[in-house]
Amino acid sequence: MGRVTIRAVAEATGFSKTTVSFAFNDPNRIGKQTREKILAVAADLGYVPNPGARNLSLGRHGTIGLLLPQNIPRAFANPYMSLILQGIGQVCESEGHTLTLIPPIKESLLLGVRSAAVDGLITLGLDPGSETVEVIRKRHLPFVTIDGRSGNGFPVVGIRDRELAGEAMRYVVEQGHRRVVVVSIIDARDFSEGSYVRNERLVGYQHAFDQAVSAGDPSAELLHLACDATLAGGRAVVEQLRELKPLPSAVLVMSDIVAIGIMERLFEIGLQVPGDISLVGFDDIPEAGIVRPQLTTVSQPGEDKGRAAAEILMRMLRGEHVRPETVLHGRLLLRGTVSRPPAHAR
Amino acid sequence: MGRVTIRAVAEATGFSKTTVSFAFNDPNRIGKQTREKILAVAADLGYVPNPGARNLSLGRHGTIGLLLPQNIPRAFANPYMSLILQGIGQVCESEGHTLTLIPPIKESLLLGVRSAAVDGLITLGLDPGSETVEVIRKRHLPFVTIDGRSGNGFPVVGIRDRELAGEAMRYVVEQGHRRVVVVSIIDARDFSEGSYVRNERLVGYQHAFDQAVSAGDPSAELLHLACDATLAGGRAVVEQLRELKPLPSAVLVMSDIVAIGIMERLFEIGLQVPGDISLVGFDDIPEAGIVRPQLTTVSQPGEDKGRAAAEILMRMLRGEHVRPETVLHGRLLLRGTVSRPPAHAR
DNA sequence: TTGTACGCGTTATCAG
DNA sequence: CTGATAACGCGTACAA
Repeated sequence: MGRVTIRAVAEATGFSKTTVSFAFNDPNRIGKQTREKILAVAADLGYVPNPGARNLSLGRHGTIGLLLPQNIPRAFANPYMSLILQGIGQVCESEGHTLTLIPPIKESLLLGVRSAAVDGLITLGLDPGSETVEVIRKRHLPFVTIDGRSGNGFPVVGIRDRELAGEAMRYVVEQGHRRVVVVSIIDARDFSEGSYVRNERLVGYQHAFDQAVSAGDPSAELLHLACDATLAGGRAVVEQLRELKPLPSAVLVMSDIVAIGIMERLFEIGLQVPGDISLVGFDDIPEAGIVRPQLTTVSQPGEDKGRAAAEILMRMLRGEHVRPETVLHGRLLLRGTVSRPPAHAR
Repeated sequence: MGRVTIRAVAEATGFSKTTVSFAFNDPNRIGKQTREKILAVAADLGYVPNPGARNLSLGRHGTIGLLLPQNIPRAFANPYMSLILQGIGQVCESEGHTLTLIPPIKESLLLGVRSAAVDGLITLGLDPGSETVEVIRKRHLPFVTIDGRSGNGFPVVGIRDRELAGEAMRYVVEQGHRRVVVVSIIDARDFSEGSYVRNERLVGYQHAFDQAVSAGDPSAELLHLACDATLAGGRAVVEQLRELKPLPSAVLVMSDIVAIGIMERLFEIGLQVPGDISLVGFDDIPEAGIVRPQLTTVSQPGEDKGRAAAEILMRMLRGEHVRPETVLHGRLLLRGTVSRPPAHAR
């Protein structure tokens, strides 16, 4: 037995498709007798409207898309993504929408954007000039960018990455650290577009370091490493860290999950945090509060970001006007992974 | 300027809609000249096929649905859900599918299932007899259940919850614990269907306790508490725990994230783990390995569960035969949160 | 090699 | 006031 279509119900009742549709969607437009008969027969046959056809007809899908810069396993290996998801989910809940995760297909965002049946998109760090944005435009899809550069006329949601990175760096230098490593996160290969936030933070770190360290201090050095935004990535980067001679006394990381991986691995090889190496993360994921010592980090509101983006998107779907830029509040959260450098490093 | 439809391209080129469609989807069926002209004009107009219409016509959506028993924020407050998601995501990646998260709408799963434009569903702990399953059937949607009871003819993926819970309990009793608390997790209000796994584990705990404790031991007692499957839920349940006199010496928890919340809070009120209270979790999320002491837990393969479910679903979509039941491997993972009971509790 | 017609559900518009 | 016709968007079996 195949699917029961509206046509089958129409034939079984003797009414037209229109009338059957009205029985469900605009009950007052038909007679009571008619409606009841149709509903009874429909229930009897087990009629469920084909959602695809329904969506096509209505011109809406009841779902919004989250365009991921990486595949799902990699993206969600970072708990910070889960926070953003939770924020978006709050709005989905209240608006009765589902959420479609759109990973790159064959390493390309384009296919997903072309073929996703969604009412709008939330993107992560999408560059205004990319071809992907071009397609989104052609499809007349409203979209919001989280952590991306503004300037394409579509709204962005973010924090002051540059300033916050600078704040973290100033704090570390003030504690006496002069040999500092920044660990940034590797963007997906196909996603050169995703580097805006990383660049902002790098500039912030570098600038603050240059400002805070006395000019010409020969011992001062700012180094740069990168790894995947995962626990394993953090653990792996320690192998590069320990190669550095002399060992840096402070490490600033662009992602908490990486910082935690680093801390784990440092413990394993017998180094203390913050005794031997001070550590500053970025994000303030829940995990940063459950490790010991608790992670000093740049706290940014992941859930709020997601919620703000989703709310803006919903407003766009209703045709309301939205602010082009939403800057949320972040702050340096002092906890237990930064101390003065060890004696030999001063 | 409105959307560019296939019709617009047909009119602009002078060919029919069919021919335009062939230019994209079956290039060899039309002349080279024709194709090139059509492609040029289409590119010029900025034609992007309407995905909704395309999906309707093809009878497939290129997305699978994950039916969540709770709203997105609550579901993903537990990192274990993220593991399942990552497993599913691996398959989405390789099959070029997107993933639609379907939370309950107005506390009801039914609406989501009726209106989701998906090729198939993965459900979490859905009861075979529920009305939701009825609708899934009517829609002829293939689906797979993770952590649910088998018996509706649709495949299930799970572990031996009962046996594993029993194993954890036996271990704890063997360590000398006689006053034990089980902390289970509260199902979503509207999702009475979700309790299968919880019941299985409860039976396993209880049975093993009864077997392992000498009959008639008056000091032996197994108590039962419940909370949300979140860090906050774990922290909150400690307030109930500390009311118990005498204090239990061991707590078995159905979720790692809850166990970690409990451990956090116990530390705050000055109790040691495992010195004062031994703790066993369930799941083996990454966080269980980063807390100190590391959490003793029942390890179950969340990623594998997600991947297995998604692979089975893909096979169903291809019309291939699938095994009705997939039982994955779990094991008791001994780490640092269980010791012998403190002297006063022996 | 190209075009006609159909299927899905909704709704503007028209007929009774 | 009640109910029906036709169009929307796309892909494709079938006809020409």
